[in-house]
Amino acid sequence: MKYSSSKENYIKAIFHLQQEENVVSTNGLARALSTKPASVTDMLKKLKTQKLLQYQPYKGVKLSAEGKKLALQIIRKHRLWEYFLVEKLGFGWEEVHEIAEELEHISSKKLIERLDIFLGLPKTDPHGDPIPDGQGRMPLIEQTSLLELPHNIPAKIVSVSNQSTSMLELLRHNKIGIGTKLSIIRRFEFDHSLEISITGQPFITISEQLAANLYVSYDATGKP
Amino acid sequence: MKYSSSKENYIKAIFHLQQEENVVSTNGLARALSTKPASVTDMLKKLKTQKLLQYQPYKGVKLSAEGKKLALQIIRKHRLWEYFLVEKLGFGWEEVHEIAEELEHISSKKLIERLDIFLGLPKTDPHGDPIPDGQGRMPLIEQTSLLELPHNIPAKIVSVSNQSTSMLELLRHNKIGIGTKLSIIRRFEFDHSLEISITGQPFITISEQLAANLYVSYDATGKP
DNA sequence: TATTTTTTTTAGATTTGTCTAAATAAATAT
DNA sequence: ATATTTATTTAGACAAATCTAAAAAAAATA
Ligand SMILES: [Mn+2]
Ligand SMILES: [Mn+2]
Ligand SMILES: [Mn+2]
Ligand SMILES: [Mn+2]
Repeated sequence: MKYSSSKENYIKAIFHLQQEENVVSTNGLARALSTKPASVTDMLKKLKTQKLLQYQPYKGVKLSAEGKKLALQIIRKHRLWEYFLVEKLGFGWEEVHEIAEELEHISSKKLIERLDIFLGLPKTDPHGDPIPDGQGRMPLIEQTSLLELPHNIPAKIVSVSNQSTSMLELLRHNKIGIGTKLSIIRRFEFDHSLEISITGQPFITISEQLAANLYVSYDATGKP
Repeated sequence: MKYSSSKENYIKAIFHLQQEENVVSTNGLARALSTKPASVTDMLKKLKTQKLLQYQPYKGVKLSAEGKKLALQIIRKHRLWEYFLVEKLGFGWEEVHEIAEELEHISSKKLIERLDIFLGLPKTDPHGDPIPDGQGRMPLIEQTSLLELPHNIPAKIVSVSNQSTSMLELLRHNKIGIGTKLSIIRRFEFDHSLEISITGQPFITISEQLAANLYVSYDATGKP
């Protein structure tokens, strides 16, 4: 079955919102898609007849098994294209989301399988997010919030949960990216900001808000 | 300015049809786009208000300077993606047109410039067609006699030197014309006849005399 | 030239995806 | 429990791109 870009965007947005709250609201979806609640209701009815989701008026929406499968295919395409753009074409990791938003709707199945091989079967995209395999299986990546990282323990950034342009701009300014190695020097009581040390650079201080969106992996016994 | 995929397909089709006959007919366009003449008339009116073409009812259509520029941008994208698919992802040259038909509508200008550089600024696509540069200039492709075409190199008939009735009759019988895409499978020593493969048709054998009158273009840029 | 055929346009519908404004249901507060 | 606020759906409209059937113009033929 082939679906319009618009429908695919809905399915993907529902999938992501479902990670937070088990059932997705009309307003939440409208916000995520920058559209109006009335439009969402219209579309949900169409997607329901196509059996991509379960929907009862006023009761919210949940993806069906088929809907989840479709969502994972789109996410796979999105993340593989992002990887291509950064690793092969030299884009910055903050520029690629918008372009991948279009590329993810290219329909050829064979294209994406060959792209995957060409890229060397990457496990994560440039933002550290896992790339589902051809069967829609997501590799598990253990990660903890930077807020929970103990002091003076070397750690490595593995993902960034907020991928807004403004956030990515701030990260770039602070020279923080996926794979950046750092440790926490101290925490300030007043505003909970963190002084951190990035390998080979002077100490900087980042806000609690920023730290909350950074996820790291580390070795509890001392090595990242 | 950004245009829908549908509009871009119209502009591209008009551009190609214009190569043959200076003014393009509603029916011809409908045939090329696998749509109905009534739909073409509707669209031509819209494209006219956008100043992409000159159109007077019953008088056919011609691209404006702006329309031509747009067409060349789309053709550039189409051919660069085809090159990518064949050279980087290992697709066969007969599989890529359909996929490029979608990829050509991805809007990022920066993407296509970086792709061009990544591919090594290729001059022709896998079918031997020239790739317009960023300013919409088409590189001149040297044309050679079919006799001089190396084996297994995709090429396109660009001219026919003998235009006698008998010659054209033979060409029609063999379904060969301007624009026909082919490659040489083998050359027979005995009479120097050529076995050739025409896209989408069974192999045929043609005489040396016929081949001597067919001129082709192909990508001569150093590839094996 | 008159007639017939072909080409093109117009009229009126349809589908998809969106919107605003109004109605209704659900949740919250008094 | 009633009133108010918030969330959601419905009603009706619109733009884009398409279609079929009918009308009109242009071209070809007799
Ligand atoms: Mn998208
Ligand atoms: Mn990403
Ligand atoms: Mn296309
Ligand atoms: Mn081509």
